[in-house]
Amino acid sequence: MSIQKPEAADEADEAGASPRPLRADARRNRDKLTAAAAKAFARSGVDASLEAIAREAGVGTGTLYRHFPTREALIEAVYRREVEGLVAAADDLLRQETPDAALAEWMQRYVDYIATKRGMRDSLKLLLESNSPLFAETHGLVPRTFRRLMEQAVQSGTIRPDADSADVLHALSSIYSATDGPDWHERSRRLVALIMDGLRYGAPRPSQRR
Amino acid sequence: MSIQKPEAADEADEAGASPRPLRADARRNRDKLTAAAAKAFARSGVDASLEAIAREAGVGTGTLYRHFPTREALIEAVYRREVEGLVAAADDLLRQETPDAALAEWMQRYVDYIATKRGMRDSLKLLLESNSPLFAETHGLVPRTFRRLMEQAVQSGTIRPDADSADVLHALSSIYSATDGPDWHERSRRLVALIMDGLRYGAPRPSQRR
DNA sequence: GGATTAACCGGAGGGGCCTCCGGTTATTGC
DNA sequence: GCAATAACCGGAGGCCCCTCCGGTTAATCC
Repeated sequence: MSIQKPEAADEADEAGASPRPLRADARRNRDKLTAAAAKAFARSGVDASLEAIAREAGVGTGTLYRHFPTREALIEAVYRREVEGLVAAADDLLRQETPDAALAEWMQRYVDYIATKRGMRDSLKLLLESNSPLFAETHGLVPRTFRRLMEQAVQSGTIRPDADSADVLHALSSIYSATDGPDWHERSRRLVALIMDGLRYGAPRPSQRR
Repeated sequence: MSIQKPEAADEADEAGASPRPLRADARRNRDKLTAAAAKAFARSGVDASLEAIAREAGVGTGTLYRHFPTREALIEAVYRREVEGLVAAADDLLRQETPDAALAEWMQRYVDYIATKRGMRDSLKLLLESNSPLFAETHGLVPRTFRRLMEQAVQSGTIRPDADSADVLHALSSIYSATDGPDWHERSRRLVALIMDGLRYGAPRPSQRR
C-alpha cells in the first residue's frame, strides 16, 4: 500500500554515473521540496509561488533554487516523481493484494494522477518540446506497468483475457476529461469500477468479492 | 522632417466612436508613456522593466497600468505608434524634399524601424496569434506607403520605372538580418544607398546631386 | 467666473523572483 | 575518533509586478 522510499541502488542508476551520490541532507531537502511542490502544483497549478513551496518544505528559497534552477526543472522533477511512484505502487499492490484487486486499485490511482496533472498540462507540453530526455525515459513506463498488471490478473483468471491494455488505459485517461464538478472524485471511482466490471465480465474464474 | 503630433481629427477616427476623447492630461501621459516605452524596448528588449518605463516617463506605475493593463497592450501601442510615425513621415518628406531624396530618406528610416523591432519579434508574433485587430489595420499600410513614395519618384523621372515596390521593400527588410556588428548602422546606410543607386540607374532624368 | 464631479494621478504596499555569501554540517582521510 | 574541507544551507536584499485608494484636476454646467 505505502510507497517505500527508494533504496540506495535506485538512486545510483537513476543518475547514471554521477560523480557524487548527493549528500544526505541535500537528498532529504530535495525530497521535501518535490513533495511540497507536488502538493502545491495540485492545489494551485504550476504557477504556485516558489517561495510558498520552499516555506512548506521547511527550507530556504536558496535551497530550492540550488536544486531546481528554474520552475521547469521543478515541474519536471515532480512529474518524474509521480511516474516513479505510480510504477512502484504497482509492485506494492501486487505483493499485497490479489491481482484483480491490485489492478482495480491501481486504475483508480492512475486516474487520480492524471487529474492532478491537469494544471500542468501546458507546462509539460513546453517541456516536451524542449530538450528534456524526461519523456524518452518515462513515456513507455506507465503503459508497460499497466500491461503487467493486466497480465497478472488475466493469469489468475479473474478478468477476461481478450481486452487490450492500451484500450483500457485510453479509457482511463478519458475519464480525466469528465472531472469537472465538485464530486468528480466520486464519479471517477464509479467510472473506474464500471470499467473494472467490464473486465471481470465473463472471466473464467470470477473472484469471490462482489 | 519632424513628425507632427496628430491633430484632434486623427484621434477621433483612431478610436472609432469612443464615448469620450480622453482628458488632456491623460492623453499627455499616454504619449509620454509610449515614447518612454519605445526607447526602453529598443534599448533592452520587451522585457524592460515597466517600473523603469513609468519612471522615465515621469508618471507613477499606477498610471502606466491604467493605460496599459498588460505588457502586451503597451507593446501593441508602441508598435502602432511607430507604424503611424513611419506613414506620417512619408508625407512630411514628400512635402519637404524632392521625390527621390524623400524615398532615400524614408528607406533608411524603414530599416531603422525594422532593426529597432528585433527585440519585439516574438512578442509581436504572440500578438499576431491573439485576437488583436492591430495587424488588420496596419499590415497593408507600410507597403502602400512605400509604393506611393516610389510612384512619386518614378513620375519625377529620377528612378527607373520598372522596379517592383514589393521587391524593394523585401530587400530593405532583409538588411535587418545583417545588423549585428557594432557598426551595423553605418553598414545599413551603405546598403540602403546601394539599393537606391540601383533604382536611380537608367532613370530618364537623373537627379543633380551625386 | 464659480461649483460640481467624473476622471485621472501617484505611490505605498503586499507579494513574488532570484542571487549572493557568511555560517553550518556531512563526509573523507588519517 | 578527529581534523580538514567540500558541499550545503538559509535568508537578507535588490528588483520587479500589480492593485488599491485618497488626493487632485480638467471638463462641464449654471
